[in-house]
Amino acid sequence: MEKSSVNNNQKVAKPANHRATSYDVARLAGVSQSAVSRCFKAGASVSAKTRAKVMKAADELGYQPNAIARGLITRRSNIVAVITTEFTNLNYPEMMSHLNAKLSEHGVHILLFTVGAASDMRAVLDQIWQYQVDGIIAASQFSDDQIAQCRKRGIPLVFYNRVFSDSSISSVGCDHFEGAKLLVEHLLSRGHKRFAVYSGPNDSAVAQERLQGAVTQLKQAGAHFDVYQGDYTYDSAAASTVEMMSSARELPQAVICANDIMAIGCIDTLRAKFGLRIPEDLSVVGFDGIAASKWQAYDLTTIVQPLERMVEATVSMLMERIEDSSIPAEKRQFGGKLNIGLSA
Amino acid sequence: MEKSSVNNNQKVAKPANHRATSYDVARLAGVSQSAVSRCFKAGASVSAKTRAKVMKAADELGYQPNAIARGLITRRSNIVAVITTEFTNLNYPEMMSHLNAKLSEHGVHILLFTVGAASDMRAVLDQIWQYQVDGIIAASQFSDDQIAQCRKRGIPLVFYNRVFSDSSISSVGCDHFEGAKLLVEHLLSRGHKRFAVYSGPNDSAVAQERLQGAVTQLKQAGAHFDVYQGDYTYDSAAASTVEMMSSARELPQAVICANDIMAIGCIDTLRAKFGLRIPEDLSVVGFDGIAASKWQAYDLTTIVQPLERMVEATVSMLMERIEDSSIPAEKRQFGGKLNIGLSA
DNA sequence: CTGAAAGCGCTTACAG
DNA sequence: CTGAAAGCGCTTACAG
Repeated sequence: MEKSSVNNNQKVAKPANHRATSYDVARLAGVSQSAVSRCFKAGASVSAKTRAKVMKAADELGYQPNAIARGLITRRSNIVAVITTEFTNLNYPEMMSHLNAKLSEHGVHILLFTVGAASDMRAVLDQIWQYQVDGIIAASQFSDDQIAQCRKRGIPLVFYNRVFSDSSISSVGCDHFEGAKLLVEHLLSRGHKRFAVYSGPNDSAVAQERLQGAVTQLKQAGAHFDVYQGDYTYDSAAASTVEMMSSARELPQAVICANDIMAIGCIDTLRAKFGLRIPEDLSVVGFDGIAASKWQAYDLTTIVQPLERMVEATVSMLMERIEDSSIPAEKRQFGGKLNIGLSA
Repeated sequence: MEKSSVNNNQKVAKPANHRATSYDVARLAGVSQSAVSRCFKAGASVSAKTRAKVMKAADELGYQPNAIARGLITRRSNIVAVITTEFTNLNYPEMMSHLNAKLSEHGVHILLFTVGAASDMRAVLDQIWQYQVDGIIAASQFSDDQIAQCRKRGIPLVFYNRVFSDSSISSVGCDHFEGAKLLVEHLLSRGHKRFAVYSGPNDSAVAQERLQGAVTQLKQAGAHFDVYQGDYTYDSAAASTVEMMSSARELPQAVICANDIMAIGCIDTLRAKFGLRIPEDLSVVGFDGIAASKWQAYDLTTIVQPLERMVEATVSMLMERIEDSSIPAEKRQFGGKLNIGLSA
């Protein structure tokens, strides 16, 4: 207050370091604060003369509208929560990059959350409510109660590569069931008759779909197969391989893995521990199409998920529901592309 | 206004779906709005009785304080911008998970930006200013001008694994120079005398440090070596390997790669295209300690970056500077751990 | 410990 | 096209 005596025809001297506000710009440009606001709103009616004055002043002060204040009044934060798990192995940086690019087209930003244990989800959701996000993209599991909370709060939610039977839930995914069938068909066409199937974790619906797709097709063909429990990791596949090699009376001709990482673990173990050649002695196939699947050491036959298409669909589905919350749920499933490598 | 006649002892009937505000809670609990606010502020003085009433009401209404409104008045968004590039290959999901965990301890959230081309940076920074982030963690390159802008706006900035000679810039990194020297020392101790060095991209200061570390140590030992230009990618290493094998009069005994991905590309190519054995015919070493470096097919001798320590340091350095902007810049460099695998 | 009031930096009818 | 004014949902002196 004492400082105001220095320049008594202004409210109070702003500290030098203060971020410029629309009032500062208005004063410098000699217009009202509302005029400044309009200049930063697309499609608002402002005369060219006013706009020029305002833009000049804004530039001078390094003014940028405060998105936080804007969000408070428009009730649109232009922020979307993205929830992933630590164990997402599907070309994570690439996916994030696409996600960022697609959301940017809508002027939307990503508030990122990584959940480990299921117990974290509660805390994460609390944070999400507090930040008034416009929507949620979840690449993690939700409980029914958590989904209900989103609905009650009117926050659109789209799942990425998660499977829910409930038809009122929106999700984008790859057709894991069909993908697995495609792989099996391919192996059958190569004359394979005895199979091993390395499953993913039991609590992953995606892993179960892949398993069912493979099993269904194998049974239909009357092929012989054994299932080995895994959990998507390299080590689990290595362990299953040791178990398989020591217990099987007759070697399988092909191993169908729940994902690429497991296929890699299987191949490495077959080669290093048992001196087998891939694909001469045994075929191995994966699922996902991660970068390493193309490395010459593996050159996996696998199902490549159409990452960019899936991300694009996720974003457009979410944005539609942010614009109009009455749009009913939708499930979109993309067929994966069978990539025939040298591993089978 | 017409609607107020319906229930004239309240302001206006809130729409059913409206998110509860502190006023709603206050009304239901029969206290003032300030009292509600205090109940959600740690360390504020509220009687147990008032707190109980408020919490009960808040629970009933599903009330959570609006972090956006809070940020507006406290000038603390509790949001930090994290800028990465599409090509970060260093255990990205793991790093993000640690980052998220460490920042959560401070009640801080991540606004994620992925930059591709340098041209994107301008747009990204504009967005960052608008969102009033409390600080920036950058795993991407900044121009001098961009760094100056952060400083002018008083936004703390910490670089992650980027090298700047300017001592007024805070950064956390791995000691790439020493790491590369360690690798060379190890190879020399195994009796190697002729080397190939696969460099990373020229515009990466980190890659240059690794290169200089290796070259310095090789020169000091009087060893013979050739440098092949690469760009951190698998394909660039594969190409360099073909070039090396067709041009070198005498095969090198060891290949020093700028990162693990290149070491893998090199090994795959030596094996697949030239039928060589690793390490019997040739040693190959990498840098980073990515997950794939431990796969049996490679079992790389490499420098493992202490991811968690580095993330922890980044977060604590940033938080310190958010609390007190007068703290001078700091550079922290962690020694990498030499992991001796079977590739050398 | 508690409540009334001002204000954070915007947007948006409203009247001119 | 333009400006004065109200209000988004909070926090925080201030007075009691």
